[in-house]
Amino acid sequence: MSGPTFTELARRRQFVDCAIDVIAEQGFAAASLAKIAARAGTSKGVISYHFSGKDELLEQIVLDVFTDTAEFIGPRLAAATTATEKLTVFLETSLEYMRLHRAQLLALRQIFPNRRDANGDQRYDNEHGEPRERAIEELLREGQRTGEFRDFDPAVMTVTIRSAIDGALNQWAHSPDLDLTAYAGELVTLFIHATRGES
Amino acid sequence: MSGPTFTELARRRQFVDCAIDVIAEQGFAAASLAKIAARAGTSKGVISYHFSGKDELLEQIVLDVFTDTAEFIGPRLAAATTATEKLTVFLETSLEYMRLHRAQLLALRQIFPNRRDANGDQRYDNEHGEPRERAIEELLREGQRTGEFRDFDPAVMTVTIRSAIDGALNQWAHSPDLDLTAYAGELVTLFIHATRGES
Amino acid sequence: MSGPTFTELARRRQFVDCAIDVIAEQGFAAASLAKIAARAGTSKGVISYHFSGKDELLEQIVLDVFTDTAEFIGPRLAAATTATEKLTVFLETSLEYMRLHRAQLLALRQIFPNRRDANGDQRYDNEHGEPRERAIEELLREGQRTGEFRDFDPAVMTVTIRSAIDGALNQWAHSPDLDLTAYAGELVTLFIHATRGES
Amino acid sequence: MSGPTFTELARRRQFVDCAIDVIAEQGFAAASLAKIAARAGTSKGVISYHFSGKDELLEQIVLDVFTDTAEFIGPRLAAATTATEKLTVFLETSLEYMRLHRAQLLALRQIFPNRRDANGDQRYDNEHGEPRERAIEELLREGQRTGEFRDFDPAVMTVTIRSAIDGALNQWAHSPDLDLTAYAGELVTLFIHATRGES
DNA sequence: CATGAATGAGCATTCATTCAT
DNA sequence: CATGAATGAATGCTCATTCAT
Repeated sequence: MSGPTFTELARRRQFVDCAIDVIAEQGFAAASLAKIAARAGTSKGVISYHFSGKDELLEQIVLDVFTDTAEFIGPRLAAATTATEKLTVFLETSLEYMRLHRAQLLALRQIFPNRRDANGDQRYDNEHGEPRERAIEELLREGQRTGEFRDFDPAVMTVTIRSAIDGALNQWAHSPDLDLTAYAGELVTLFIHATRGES
Repeated sequence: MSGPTFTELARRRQFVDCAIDVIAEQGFAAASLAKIAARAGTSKGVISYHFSGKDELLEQIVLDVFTDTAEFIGPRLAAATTATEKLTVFLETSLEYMRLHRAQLLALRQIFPNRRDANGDQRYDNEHGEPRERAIEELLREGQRTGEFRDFDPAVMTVTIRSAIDGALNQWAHSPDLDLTAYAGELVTLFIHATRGES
Repeated sequence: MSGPTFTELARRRQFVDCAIDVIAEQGFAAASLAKIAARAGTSKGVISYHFSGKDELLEQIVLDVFTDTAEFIGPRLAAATTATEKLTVFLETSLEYMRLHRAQLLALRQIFPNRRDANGDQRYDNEHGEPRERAIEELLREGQRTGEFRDFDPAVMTVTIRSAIDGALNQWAHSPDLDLTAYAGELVTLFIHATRGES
Repeated sequence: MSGPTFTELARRRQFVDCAIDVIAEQGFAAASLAKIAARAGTSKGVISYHFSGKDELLEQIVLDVFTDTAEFIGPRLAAATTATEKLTVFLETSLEYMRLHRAQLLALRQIFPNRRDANGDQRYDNEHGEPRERAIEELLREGQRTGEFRDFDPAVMTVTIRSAIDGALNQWAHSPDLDLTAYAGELVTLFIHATRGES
């Protein structure tokens, strides 16, 4: 009908995956269109055909990974009832997703600090519209309403939880043998203590 | 006689400062030697005269900021007695330093994920030898010995504290009006809860 | 299907020819990619598109000239029967080829002493695998077997014959009016005397 | 008094020697003033003080080596009586000098094809004013006058003898174990045959 | 739809030379 | 006499983008 065909979408997805691999392995600066095309087994021109430019390709990477993350975490989070449970599930699921999608997250970690808009200003839009961020803040506020959590600033706690997960990624990035399940357990205990009411 | 002259050191420092400004403002990728030289009011060749190459300039940035950070935080940390006090001082001092050296920290945040060695592997060496990291882990272990802190994995807690500070920097980077003093207060409470024994 | 297309090869040949002209006229050091591209009527980037780098372009020059030389000299040499005849034909044909391909040989004369490998050591590999060298030594050994030639060291004689031709090129390089046919005649007499048995 | 002082001359000689070493070892293109100065243990500026520029330094190298060569070969040649003897002595002495001054000759071999005047034309002036060249041609003509030598073109023979010596240098350059004395013996026999009358 | 070819701006680096001290 | 500092032009190269086929 209208819009991109199924084939077209599959082709785009293929380039997104190749780009993710190259960025994860060789870094943002080294990820030229030539290398990405080579990994995909085609020539540079093809990428320009499917994407308006390198910017759109990068944008698509972010979008795809965000979508994928939300689809992975969303249902698991919905199954939890209390805020404490949700916090637990969120941390465990985040690190579980990380374990299953190493390249994707390594790539995002390279892309975020390097994306700039036309004016040269850093682009934070996507970072803060990302699914995780919103889900965390919501569950924190809910826990505060039910009295499970103490009276902290939800924005700070949200950023800190998100940063804690990024910290795990950083560690895992250069210590691939890191036990992410155990790491998740430590984070759960840490943030349950950090959020619990004074009693 | 011995080593570089005072003038030479001052000149290097000047280029380091210009490079920090350009990287903080325009990002790692856009920080060409030409732009850095332009900011310093000279030509590219002069940088090559004072540094063996761009790599050495970047290295010097990291070194200078680390040294500066250590000199700022070290004495304040030494003045604290209990582990809890030290943790408090560490977090407050870190964000205070951040407030006073915005460009430096924004620059480091750009440099770290983008530095690669000759093999294309990311360079983490400095990041983990950095003063903050070591100081945190030490005070955590001390708190566990004295019974002030509960029995968590010091490595995970260290990474999380460091990441929490990085998270503050990220927020502040695109919300320059953020109240870092209040933010520090929130982090202190957060991590005191996170580290405190169960009793 | 397999390998470079005909068009690609023709384009490479075109740049090789331009490079030969620039090197022959302006010397090795002055033969920058910019000048070579300008002579070809394009920009530097195009050369980088067709060759992996300046090194490969220089390599191709050597290869092309060697191939051309072999195709010129080979059949003429094969038509000769006795070793003396072959020596005669070799010298005459070499200077005849020189006369017809001035730029090529002037370029090679610039390239050889200036080519270095990555370690900074001079590259002799090609020079001694070159067609002329092998052909000479073979015919000299044949003449010694048949008794036409006396008992000299074939390696020294080979180098000397090759150097004699290089000497002719040197003379001709700055005296373009030099009569190369007469010169060839002198060289033939010279080396027939030099190689002839004592009797 | 007038002209350069003794100290001045010694200083120039020192830089000439360093330049010879660097050029011989690393090649013409890699022999920057910085490297030459580093080898001399001083800074680039000093060379500019003693020489009007890199050109004058290169000129001085050529001049010094030519002078040295002439002083070495001249007396030995004068001691020979017949033309044949002189030819023998010339070849033997040339290779003997080569053996004793490897760096000097390797340097000259790099300098000659790379020297250009302001117009970009190659400089042959020195090459053909060099002592060896003149000495050879003179002895060849003498041999023809006395009937020792046959009736060849002295110019061609001169160039060929000179080129034969250059060929020996080329061989020796990449085969440092080459027996130059034996090589000289071969050349002597070769050119005695080449020059001898028909009888 | 796809691509080989070309483009030109930008990059880090090297270098001979100049100059104030 | 000597030199550390600075200069700016030039070099090889990479890259995102464009375009004709």
